[in-house]
Order: sequence, then C-alpha cells, then structure tokens
Amino acid sequence: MATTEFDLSILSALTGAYDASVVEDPIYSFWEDNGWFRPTEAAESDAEPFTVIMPPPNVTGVLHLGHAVTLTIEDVLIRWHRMLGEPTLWLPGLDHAGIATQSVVEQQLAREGMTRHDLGREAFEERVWDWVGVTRPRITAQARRMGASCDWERTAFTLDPTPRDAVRRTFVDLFTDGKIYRGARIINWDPQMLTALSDVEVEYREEAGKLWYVRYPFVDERGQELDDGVVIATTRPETIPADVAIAVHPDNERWQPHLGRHVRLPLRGFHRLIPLIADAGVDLEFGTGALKITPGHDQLDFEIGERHGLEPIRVVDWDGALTPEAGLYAGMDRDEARTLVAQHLEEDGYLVKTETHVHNVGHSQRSGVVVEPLVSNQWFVDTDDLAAEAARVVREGEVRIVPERSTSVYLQWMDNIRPWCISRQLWWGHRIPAWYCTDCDDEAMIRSDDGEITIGEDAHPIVELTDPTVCPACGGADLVQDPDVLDTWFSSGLWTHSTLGWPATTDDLSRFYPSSVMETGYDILFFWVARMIMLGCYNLGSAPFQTVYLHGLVRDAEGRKMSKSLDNVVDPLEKADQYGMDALRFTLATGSTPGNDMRLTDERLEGSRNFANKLWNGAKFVLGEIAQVDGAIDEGREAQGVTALEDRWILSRLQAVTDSVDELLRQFQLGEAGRQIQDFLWGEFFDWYVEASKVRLRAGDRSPLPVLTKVLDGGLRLLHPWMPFVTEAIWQQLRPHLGDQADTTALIGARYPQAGDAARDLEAEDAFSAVQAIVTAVRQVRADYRVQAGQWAEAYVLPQADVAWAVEESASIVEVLARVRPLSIVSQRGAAPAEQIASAVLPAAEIILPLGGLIDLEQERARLSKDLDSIVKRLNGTEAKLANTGFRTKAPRAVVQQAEELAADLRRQQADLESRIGVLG
RNA sequence: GGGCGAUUAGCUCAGCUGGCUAGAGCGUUCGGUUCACAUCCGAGAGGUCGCAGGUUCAAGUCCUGCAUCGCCCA
Repeated sequence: MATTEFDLSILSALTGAYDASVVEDPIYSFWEDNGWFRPTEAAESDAEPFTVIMPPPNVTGVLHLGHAVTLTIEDVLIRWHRMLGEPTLWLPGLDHAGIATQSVVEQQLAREGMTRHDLGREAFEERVWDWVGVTRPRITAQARRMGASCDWERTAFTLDPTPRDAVRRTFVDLFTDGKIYRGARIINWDPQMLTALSDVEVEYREEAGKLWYVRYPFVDERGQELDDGVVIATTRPETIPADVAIAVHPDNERWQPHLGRHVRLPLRGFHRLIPLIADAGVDLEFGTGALKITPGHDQLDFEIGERHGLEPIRVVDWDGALTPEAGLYAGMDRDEARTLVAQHLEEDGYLVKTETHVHNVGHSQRSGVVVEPLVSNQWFVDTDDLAAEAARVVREGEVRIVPERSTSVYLQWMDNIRPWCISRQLWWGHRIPAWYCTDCDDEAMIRSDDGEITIGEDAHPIVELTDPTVCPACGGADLVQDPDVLDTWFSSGLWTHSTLGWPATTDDLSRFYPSSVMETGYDILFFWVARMIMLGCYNLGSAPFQTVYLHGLVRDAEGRKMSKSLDNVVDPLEKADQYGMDALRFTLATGSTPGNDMRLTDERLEGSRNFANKLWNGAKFVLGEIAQVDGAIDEGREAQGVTALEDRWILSRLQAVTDSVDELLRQFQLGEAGRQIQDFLWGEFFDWYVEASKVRLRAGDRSPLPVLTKVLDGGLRLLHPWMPFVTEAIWQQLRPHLGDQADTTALIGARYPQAGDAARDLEAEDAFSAVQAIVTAVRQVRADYRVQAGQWAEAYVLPQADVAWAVEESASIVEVLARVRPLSIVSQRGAAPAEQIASAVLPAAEIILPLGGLIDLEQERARLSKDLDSIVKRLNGTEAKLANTGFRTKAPRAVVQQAEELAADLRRQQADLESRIGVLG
C-alpha cells in the first residue's frame, strides 16, 4: 500500500531534547499520503471490520478539550485495531449545529447592524454557507493536528445530499407510521432565540425566588365576592391572567365539599370566574395544597387542563413580554409584570403572605435565558415505540454501554421518555419536508407583513418523499413549505447510517453497519446516543453500534467545568504547542478511568512530555549502538536462545506487559494500559535493561543489540496508539535495522503485539528481580552511609542457594549498577568480613559492605533493628493467618502455600537480622 | 424526591472478577555535570484506603447505613 519512504533527514535536526514541532506535521502527512487511513478493501480482507463513526464537531466551532478526548480515545482504539490487521474505518464528519451556528452568524450580522430578517431567508442561508466554507477546513485541520487517523475521503457533513436524503426518508416514514405528528402542545420556548426547544435542551438551575400566597375569593350565585376563598401558592404571579381553574387533590378533605364552586381571579381588571376542580396531579404537600391551573404556561397544568377540557390562555408572548390577554400588564416583560402583579395583589388585600423559596428554573441551554413554557404548533416524534426498542437492545445486551453503570441512567431515561419536539423556528438546518395547500388551508395560514407564514394547528401537511407539486386534495398547485427546520439532533440521530450511504443500499452500509464502538462524552447520552439507537433501530432494524464508550469531562486544575464565563477554557492546540501532541494525548488518555471526569494540569502535561523525551533519548541510545553494526540486527538470535539473564528477563517482561495491555484494551481500560506501557518502558527497559546492557556493550560484546532492538520495537508498537508521532519518528529510524521484523513501511501499520506471542520466562523474571533487589539494597546502604556517589565500594553478597546462579551470572551488572568493586559472591558468612561492615538482609541474599571508618555501630544497629521490626511484624501477621484453621481449610492451596513460604522466608530473615545485631554487641 | 459517581500519600489520580509489604506522577528531603536523556539518574520520608456496621479464612475491593462533595433526572 505505502509507497513513499519517510524522509529521515527531517529528524536530523533533533539533537538534544525531543521537539514535537519538528516531527508531527511531516509524520502525519507521511501517513495520510500513503493511504494508511483508509480501510483495507473488502476484496483484500474478509476479516470483520472495526468501525468508529466520529461524533461530528460543530462546523463553526473550534476543537475544545472534549473533542480532544474524543479524538484521542477513538484514535487509540482505531490504531490498535488497525495494527491488529483488521479492516479499520474511522469515519469523520461535521455537524451543521443549527441553533449554535445560526446564533454565531446572527451575532456577526448584529455587529454589522443587521438581523437575519434584513437579509431574508435565502440570503441568510448563503451567508451561513460562506461562513461554513471558512470554518470547515479549519476544524478538520485541527483534527489532523491531533493525529486523528480517520478516513478523510469519507468525511461527511449533516447537510450533504446523502444525510439530507436520510432525514427526508426518516421523516416521511415516521410520519406515514403516525410517529411524527404536528399539533398545539406545550413546549419549551426560548424567548431570545425565538424557537422551540426539546426537553433535554432545557437546563434546570436552582434559584432563590419567592412563593406568593394568593387568596382567590369565592363568589355567590350573583357573582358577588365572599370573604372566604382558596389560598394558593405560586412562584409566578404574572401568569395569573392565564389561570383557568384552581385544583386540589381529590383526597383533599378540606376542599372536597367546595368542588365545583367558583372563585374570582383576584387581579385588577379581571372579572373571570374559575372553577375549583380536583385532580390527582396536584401535590398535597406543596404550598397550601391548592394549585392555580395555568395550562398556557406550565407543563403539568397543561396536562391537568387537557383532562378537564380547559382551554389554555397565552399571556406570555414569543419575546417574553406579556400579551394583550394580560390586561393592564400587557407589554411588560415577565419580571416587570411579576413585581407589579404582586404589588397590586398586596394593595388589594389578596396577598396572604410571601415566602422565600428555592426552585428549579429552566434555562435555555443555548441562550441561557429563562425558558417560557407555552402552547405552540410544533412537530413531535411520538417516541414510545422507538424508545421501547431502544431500551430493549440495551437491556438484552445487543448494545453494551461502558461504563456499565451508565446503562441504568440510559434505561431510566428511555423508560420515562416523552414526545420529542423536533421543529425549530430557525433558518439553518434541515427544512421540515411538509407542505400546505394555500387553497385548502387558507384559513390556517397567517401571513405577516414581511411575507413570513405561520401555519395554524388545523392545517393539513403534505408529506412525501419527493417535493409535492400539487395538492392531493384539491389539485391546487399553490403549495408552501413549512417554514421550520428540524432539531439538529434529528439528523445527528441518523449519523450512524446516513454517513454510510443510507437510505441507499451501499457497500459501505452493508460492510460497516453497525459500527463497533460509539465513543462520546456522557453529557450527550440523551441528546445523541439515545436518539441514534432509536433511529438506527427504526431505520435499519438493528442497533447502530455494538458498544457505547462514554468518557468523562475534562475539568480545570481546580476541578471546575471549563466555561467561557469562567475564562478557564483550555485550548488543546495551545497545550500541544507547549508540550507536544503526544504529551497531550497521553495525558488525556491516561488521566482517568472510563466515565470519570479528569483534571487537566500543566504538571501532568509536563510529565507526559518528559516521557516522550525519555523515549526519544532512550531510543537515541539504542539507535546509536545498533548503528555501529551494518545492516539489520538479527533479532532471530533470540530464537537460537538468548542466554543472558537480563535478556531473558526483559523479553519476558515485554511479553508480560503485552499480555496485560491486550486484556486491558479489550476491556476498554485504555488509561491503565497506557500507564503500564509507560511503566514498562521507563521503569524497566530504560532504568534497568538499557543500563544493564551497557556492561556488555562497553566490553565490546554486541549480544544485547538484538534484544535492545526487539524490546524497543515492541515497546514502540505497544505505545503507538497513545503517542503516534514520537513512536513513528523513532520507528522510522529503527526500521532499517529490523530486517524481516519490519513487517511494514510504517509503524501505524505494523503488527500490534499480542497476548501469547511468546512464552513468559518466570524463572528469569524471578531471578532478575533478586538481582534488582540486591542492587537497590546496596544503593540504599551507600546512601545511608553517605558513600560518595562516584566512589567504588567493596561488597560481599551471600545469596540464597536458589538464586546464587543468577547473582553469579549478573555479577558485573551488580558491580556497575550498584557501583561496587570488587564484588565477592560468597556462600557463607565466614567468607565475608565481620567488622566495620554495613549489612542488609533481603529475601534473596545478605549483603555486606565493609565501609571501614564510615561505619557507626549505633547507626548500623538502628538500621538493622528497623528492618527487623518490620520483618517481625509481617511474620506475626503471616503466622496468625496460618494458625487460623479456617484459612488453612478454606483458602486456595496456592494461597496457603504462598503464606507458608513467606513465613519460612521471614523467619530466616529474622534469624539473620538478630544474629547481625547480636554481633554488633 | 429518585438515581449515579467521588472520598486512597501534601496535590492529582491508579488499584479489573476479594489473596505477597496499597502503587504512580507531581511536590518534598538527601545525594549526583557516569559519554541517550538535568524534560535526567539514585536513595528516602509520607497513607488507621471518609465513618460505622456486616459478609468472608481473608475487605481499599463485596453488602447495609451514615457523612461530605459533585453530577443527572423529576
């Protein structure tokens, strides 16, 4: 597939620390130019494809850290599966984001002193398209910088022809099925954006408000006001002009005898009499137990009103001001009217009392203004059946949600779903594919001065797959299209298949639907994931993906949500400029566990950058060593039998990490997997193996080279999904030395190490860890006695019989790493000095350092006593455990045996330490 | 009101299906210009795993309750 070689001369500029800015762009172009982002053709591989459909960013936005997390996690998954040799498709795209985009462009217009109405609908849409032309390349360029290895050739946009067809087809099908309907219902209205919203676009915030207790007086037969009445509590006195009843709970004994009587609206200029009714929807506990019913401006009241045949009255207008129905309060805004109504009630003696009251106020997610519930003609999706199926596929495991706990959140929502309001009074988006006949529906249409049409409730929409030209009822040709557009999430909900060609039957659709993983933030579970499952099941008859992976939010260093108002928004690309993209990716990918939020701090970014630098420099050493050999390093040597202990050890450790990473990735534990790879490369490979290898290399022995090469190669492969740039840049330099092991021209396409690739060598792992413990113990003694860092010290090691061979074999490594020389390995204490020594007792060995004048008997006694204390403490614990018959009979044999061995070991160490201390006198 | 999450070292976080002495990074203390790396190397200090019960031979891990903080839904 790949044809071009990577130009290594680019990297020659890198002499000191790793500089991501030199590497990233050329590496990305190298991948893209060589076609690595395309899935293998079906003809080339019949393996099950791995598919991710990218959550489409808002076309006019900029990439924020949420996108950065999304792109990182998806890229890790994609690169891993690509390296596993599966046909891999990551399909990118952009969302037209109706309300967000429209408001951005409207703000631009406002700066020019215009509104969209000055331009008119068509010109406005053109204006948005122009803007999209500017922003679209910007956002894809940002995703490229992130290293996203998605198939740009398949990039989709929600307003492209195919997604448009998908929207049209879905709308028509649902309408024909009776699952989409139009009607006057109470909806959430945004008085600033002047559009309806769906329930999920309303954010409730607790606010301190007031509760006004208002008395509605009873009237006698002649309509005369009586002294008694019903007191209700309300948070919104300005809606009193829209009251149509007072309701109490049917079990409310106090008011039962009065049901059916009328009270008078206690407001100046009103003489309306409203009935006292009973409804089970009334909360017995709240306020006085009586509720004013305002069907025009409250969801619950609307439902009660419907049950009792009460007509809603609208007193709050589209712009938030009061309507003429509000009498003398008409024209005021909601807050103004509230204050004045309350004042009048008080002056007129109807206000019983006020209380402070904390309540939830709905705000528009987009504009932030207080949402007004009001009755309006809108389009709705009847979601009952769709949700039942969407719940079923999750409940029965056809779709798995990670983390699992989100499943209950999802089901809870699905099981309590309400009709979805899908029409928006916007100009940017998918226009509702419904037409009306101006002849038949003349009475239902209201034309405003500027030619805009409002369609009444009684109009008869014509909904067909192709634009209708004549009215099917009267044959008239004067049709007008519904002016509204669809909720953006309606088209987003089709994203899983509209991007693959649906409603056409395409090869991509049959090959890649359903996708493997839908990865996104938990904050859009309802907005998006839920709708994709509903609509995917409806359109295709099967769930749109196998797994939903939900990641958490990125917060600032103080744990606050990032927001423009707090001015704590972090630009991912700025951080990438500072620390390198690999560092940003690694930080984001390892910063949390699935579904949990994370804090992004410069300290953590710095740590990741340092890791990239460590890798670069460690690799530089390896590359420098193997460069001294012509041609490929014969990794095959390991097949002939690697004999050096440290070689066996590191190769086995590589396999151990590989096994673990394989398992973790399968469980979507991306963070833990990344951390383990880092620990291995830094803490084992560089800190121990590379240092150990220098012993032989400096003696002119090249035998570590195949192992250095092999482990570096394996480590780069493992790490590549998290840190693609630096690993590829190193691997390109390593490749010429790999010979047959270079299975591709680029690391992005190299085979990912897999569990069971090689057998573990537990003997070597155990033996070398004994060597490590000896080195560490010597270093510790040296530090305790302030032996100068560069100073060689004489040392004796008395190893346990079972690891004596390992210590013997690794003697020169112990010498160099612990800086001891001469090193004597002895088989009994008598062979080592007994005076002026520092010693340490380890599970694997005793070590003795004759430090001459540096030795202080008191200090030595204290050191050994401290060790003894902890040994005794552990021994007591272990022996207590072993003395427990329950433990012996019920714990697994291996666990018991382990405890027995530990106890024996501790007893030996105890004895050794006691005799050491005894000798000190 | 219902649901979910968090609570582990000074800070930020790991610790999967219960089983060696609970880990990492940062910070901190001490020591280091060892020819890959001071964006580094070596050594150390630092934790009654929020509290109280329970299950179990065994609990940071499972169950119940409580507390504090946060989120979602109503």
